[in-house]
Amino acid sequence: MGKKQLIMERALELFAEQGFEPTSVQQITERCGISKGAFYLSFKSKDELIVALIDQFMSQMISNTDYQVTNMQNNELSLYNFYFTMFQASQKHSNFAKILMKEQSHSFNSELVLKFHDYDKLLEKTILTMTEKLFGERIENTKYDLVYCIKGFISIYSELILFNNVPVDLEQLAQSLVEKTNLLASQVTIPFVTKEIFQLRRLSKTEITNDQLLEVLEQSLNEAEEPLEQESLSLLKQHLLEPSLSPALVEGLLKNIQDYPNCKWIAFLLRNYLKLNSIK
Amino acid sequence: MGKKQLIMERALELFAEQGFEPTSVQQITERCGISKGAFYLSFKSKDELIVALIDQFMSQMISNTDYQVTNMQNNELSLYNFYFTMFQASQKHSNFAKILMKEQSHSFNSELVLKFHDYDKLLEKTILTMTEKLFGERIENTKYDLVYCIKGFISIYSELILFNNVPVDLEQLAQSLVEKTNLLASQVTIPFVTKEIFQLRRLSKTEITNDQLLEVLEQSLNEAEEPLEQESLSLLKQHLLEPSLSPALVEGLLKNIQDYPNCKWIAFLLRNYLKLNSIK
DNA sequence: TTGACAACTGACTAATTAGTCATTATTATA
DNA sequence: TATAATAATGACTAATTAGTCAGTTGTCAA
Repeated sequence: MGKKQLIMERALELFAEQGFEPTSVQQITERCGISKGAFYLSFKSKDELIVALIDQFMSQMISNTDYQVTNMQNNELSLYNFYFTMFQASQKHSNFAKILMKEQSHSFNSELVLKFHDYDKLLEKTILTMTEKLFGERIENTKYDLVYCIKGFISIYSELILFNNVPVDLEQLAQSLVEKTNLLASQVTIPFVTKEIFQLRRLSKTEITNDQLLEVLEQSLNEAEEPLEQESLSLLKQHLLEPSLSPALVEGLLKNIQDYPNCKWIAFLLRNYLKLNSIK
Repeated sequence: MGKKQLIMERALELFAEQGFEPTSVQQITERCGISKGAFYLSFKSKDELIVALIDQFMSQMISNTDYQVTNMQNNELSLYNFYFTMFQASQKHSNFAKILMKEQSHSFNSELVLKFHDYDKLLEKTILTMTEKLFGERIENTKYDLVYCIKGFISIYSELILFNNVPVDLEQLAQSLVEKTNLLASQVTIPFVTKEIFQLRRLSKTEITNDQLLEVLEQSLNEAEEPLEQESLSLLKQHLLEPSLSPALVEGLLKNIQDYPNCKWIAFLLRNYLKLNSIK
């Protein structure tokens, strides 16, 4: 295991126990059994480590969820699967999930807050898309409330699971939330969250630029090992520099890369970016 | 205004902006326009200030809510009033509410965590009492889930109100949540949060004692029917009173009982307890 | 065996923190 | 006004922090 990976894993444990601020670089290096200097060979600063951790987990989580929702068949299992994988992920990555719950609205580091907020918005958008797919126009007036209720369910039950050593039957949990969600979707009549409120939240939208996209793509390209992966990324890069491929070809290339762990994020970003720009 | 009050007000602002840890006593005294020494005339330590703030607001909030619930007439307005006053309070004391959301699961100060947890338990109990009053035995199986859903609603809509400068119609919000709550109360059939999970929550943070464990064991023993079940429980009881069995024997006994429905709980508790104590 | 290079170390700096205390200012009382 | 009591100050300590860097160790090719 590389030093960088070792540091990230041990730091994650400490952050989950204590939070970012109260965890010192000293503590991290002690738990790793390395010196302080060695830490700064892997990361420029403590903040860079934190950002790296957040990016690693959030991008994975968001892109997984989004892919799941995008390819969702509208059937009885869809919602169940959504909840199940959601809680399964937060159980699997419980250390990170704990940090999320603890630090998500902290403002001692404004770059961090923006990051959390951006990821939260992405998740919110994914949930909105899901509710639209599942329940369609029937819930036009109440869909934003439904999104918030789903977020509330996830938040409060995650807390229950993460912070209390309770033996958990995730299938039962998912089932019970599906029932609740369906009830609310089909019978709620009084809305509170309007489209305006919902959109106001996302005003500070930091739209991703072509250059930023290229940067992420370049990084994935460097990490790529398989020929198919490399070739697809390379073609997508050319398309990004000068659009030339038809939508179907692009979609095919995205499908090629999206199952490689280190390509999930760029696949998600590209899909969003290209969809957005084709609408313009 | 007394010094103590001044300090508490200004500190509250800073804590809401930055959190407890990153706010220094220096900053607080500067914003108050007093010296550092003066601070320590009013409070023995920074922690004492934090505890004072928490106690002041939480006790007020909890006792208000509890009074409201205790004197609740079971009518259509009860639930509405509950939600309305809840959000009204969090809007009025928005600084403190923000701190609550930010710090509630922080563990850098264990006294604080216990405090938050204690107050949270009190609120949970109040909400449980309310649901029992409002919906009675109809929701016996699902009432703990209802409590969690209500907590989820409060949490996620509070966040929306507090952290996004959104103009809010509290009456509309309360109405919409009343509708949702009534729907869930009357039609949900699949429970997730069992009585056991609900009660475990109250044990986990503060370590379970030998006596509490014996109590639960005794209860399972009374309900036991099979000889194997009875004998195993009985042996485990003796081991609990005076440790004498080797780990392998204990594990075997636990395996004996863990599949009887009414022993699952005590098996889980015992395993946790014994593992914890053997590590020491 | 030697030399070159990268990986690593931990004592160090400079900044910040909570909390202290000798000193000074203010106020109340006689 | 004089004295005592109280309130307030801010320079100070001791501890902790993130981050640095001169020096040590390990590795591998010639």
